[in-house]
Amino acid sequence: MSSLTTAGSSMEEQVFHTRLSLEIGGETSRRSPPPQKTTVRLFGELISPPQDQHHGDRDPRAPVMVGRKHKRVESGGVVTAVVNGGGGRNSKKVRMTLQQAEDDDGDRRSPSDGGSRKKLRLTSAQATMLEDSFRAHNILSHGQKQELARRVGLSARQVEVWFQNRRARTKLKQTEVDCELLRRWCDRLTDENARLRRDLAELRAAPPALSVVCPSCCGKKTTMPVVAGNNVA
DNA sequence: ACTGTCAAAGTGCTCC
DNA sequence: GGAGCACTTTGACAGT
Repeated sequence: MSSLTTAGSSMEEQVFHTRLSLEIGGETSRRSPPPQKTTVRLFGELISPPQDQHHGDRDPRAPVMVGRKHKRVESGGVVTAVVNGGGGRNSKKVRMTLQQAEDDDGDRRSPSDGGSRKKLRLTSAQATMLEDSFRAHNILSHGQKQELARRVGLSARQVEVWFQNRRARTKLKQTEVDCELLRRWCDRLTDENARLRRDLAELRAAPPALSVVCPSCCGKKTTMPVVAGNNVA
């Protein structure tokens, strides 16, 4: 951030302005004023640590939540599901193949259709593959989506949703960075403004003008102000 | 047990 | 009509 200056336009500044204009004049302008999510703290402290590696630490065998079923991937592509809670009174264990589990995941389904919403938890391997793919291109063509879905072992819809959410996270993070940059920029301008006001006050408080000969005015006599302590010559 | 955070998924909108 | 986005809901999970 030290590269920010009040006079010039540093690289950082340019990037900032570019990104800000993208945010304001680009995508977001398609909608009415972007209501900030509570996680964006303008002029507040910066926020959440990077979320990118969140999935990376996840145990590949961690439960996969689908509706009210916890599914744990076992060896040989078999899934153990605990229906209706994590081993509670009404829970019952069900074994199914990974394919069955995926079929169970299905595509869009609304909570209104009886069953509760499903919650998939990606394995670290899946997350890594998606992350790698996102780094290559953050928007997928239909073919790329299908291919990636096949490789990762998810439905195309799930890959699509993951990319959508990932783009949203990237954008949110960038907004946070931009806000922080803007805050610092504002602080600097405030400081600069205070300094200029002090200078002005000093000039106004200076003693009456001193009569001197100004060389740039053909040697004519002129008046120049005397600034406290040092002459402006 | 409670709370906050994160991320998957649902919904509705706009744009092309 | 499909794709992407903003916004929202919801479940998992970690920290207290």
